[in-house]
Amino acid sequence: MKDYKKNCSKEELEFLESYDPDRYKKPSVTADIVVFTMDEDDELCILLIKRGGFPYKDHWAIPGGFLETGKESIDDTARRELFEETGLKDIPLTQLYTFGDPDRDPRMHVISVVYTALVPKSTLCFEAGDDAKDAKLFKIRYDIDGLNFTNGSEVISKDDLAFDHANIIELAIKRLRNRIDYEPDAFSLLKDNSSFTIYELKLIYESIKNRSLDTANFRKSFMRNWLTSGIVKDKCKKSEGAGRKPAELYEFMG
Amino acid sequence: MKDYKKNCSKEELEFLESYDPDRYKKPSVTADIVVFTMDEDDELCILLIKRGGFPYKDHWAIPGGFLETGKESIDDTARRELFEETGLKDIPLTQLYTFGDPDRDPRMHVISVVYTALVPKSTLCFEAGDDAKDAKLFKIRYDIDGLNFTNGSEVISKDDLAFDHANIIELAIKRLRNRIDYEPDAFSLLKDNSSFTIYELKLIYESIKNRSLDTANFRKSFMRNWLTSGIVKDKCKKSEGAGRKPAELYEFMG
DNA sequence: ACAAAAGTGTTCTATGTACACCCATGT
DNA sequence: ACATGGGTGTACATAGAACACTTTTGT
Repeated sequence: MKDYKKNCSKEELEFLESYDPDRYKKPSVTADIVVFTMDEDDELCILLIKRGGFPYKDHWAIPGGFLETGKESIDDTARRELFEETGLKDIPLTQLYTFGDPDRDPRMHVISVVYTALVPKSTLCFEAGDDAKDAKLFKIRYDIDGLNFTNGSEVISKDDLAFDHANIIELAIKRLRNRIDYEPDAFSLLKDNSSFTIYELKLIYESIKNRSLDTANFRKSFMRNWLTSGIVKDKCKKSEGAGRKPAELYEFMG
Repeated sequence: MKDYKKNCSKEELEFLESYDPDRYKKPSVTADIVVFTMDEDDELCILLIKRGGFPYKDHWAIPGGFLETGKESIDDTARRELFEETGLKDIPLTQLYTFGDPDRDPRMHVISVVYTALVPKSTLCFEAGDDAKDAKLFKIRYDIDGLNFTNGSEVISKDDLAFDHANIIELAIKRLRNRIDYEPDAFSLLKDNSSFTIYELKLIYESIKNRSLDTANFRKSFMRNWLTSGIVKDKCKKSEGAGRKPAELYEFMG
């Protein structure tokens, strides 16, 4: 793809040279990221950033930022912004969906390519960015009005989020809930995926699915899906000093 | 979202008024569409358009075109372009993926939001657009070199396609193959989904999965998945004059 | 009679779900 | 002793794949 111009006719090179990239009015493009984590209470959390400037000043939003046109792919934009706003590096990102209504940003037409990241809480260290006042984790909760987010001190209704980020997050949760059944997503949320017990993994599944699961059945499907395929290995070691029967430890090989 | 400015402070209105939308260099954005059909031979086909201008002049590409910034959503771009290039209207489109490498188009950085459409062949009527010389259906085939496309007269290797369209199409086929198991996609490919036999439906599944299926098992899962849920209804009529035993006719209600 | 599709039945295995039960540990 | 998680086994319903077999049409 990079050396397309090497095999070009003179005529085509001339065309490319004289092509006006601004013949069409262009939209802005951003990459936004829905970052999921598990907190100390084993609840599914999302990372939100308080906007420091207009529009939606002081509203909470998911991290993201503008594409550096011509310099990086949107995948790279997502990686860069995630690092700039949260310090996270080398995190696998999954593309979720692209949102492109003309009025989703009051400034101008913005196309947002949205990604999902799954990270252990320990890797998070927040840094205030240039238009980010504050970054915090919020527990994902449901009540009569549907989705909302809580922090211990504050509760944020989905309607209080900036832009169309409530829709984005709802879609991300749905996708995560579906993916968890056939993709090894849950392992990325473990505190330490090189040494974990089945119970710890079950807590993640329960939090994402928002319902309790049967221990025996969970074990069986764990064995079938991950252990036999080699994605997870038995460490042949037992957990210690947890005030209960020592549990077998496993390691994620993905 | 539309009346965001009504609830704004004076300060914010001023900000929005004086905001320079061009503070960042912007990429171009297109919506491209992978159109699938079944042909007379019950083979899965894709719609390709021969490019009339540079770049990739005379190469085959999937239909698509630039977003009209500020005037339409990307979903609308996809619908509009599909209509302009193929005459198809009111076709449900499914967003597939967004491609955004900076060098996928030699002219400039282009972000392409790609959609998939499933249409019966009868609805297709080609019209030459402004940069579309020719539109044709190609059978999707596989050989030692992988994916290729054939037309009866010409055979096109995936490497002959314009831009990164080979990757796009490969992804679209994979997704279609997965979706067919749990989404009612196949019904959109029937010649007449208000009156079809189980056999006709089976041919579509076989073509997409690229392998033959067991009749008895296919019937059973058809009953379970679609008939009992009411997505498909038994017309209580039999097909006639087909040179074989008359078959029960069904109607898709989706 | 024959080809081709229409349609029924059985068997085996894998999976999902429900549930009863025992084991080991620290407090 | 007991709460908490660790771990095993049984039972039932359903889904998927393999396969054998009958029926109805036009040619």
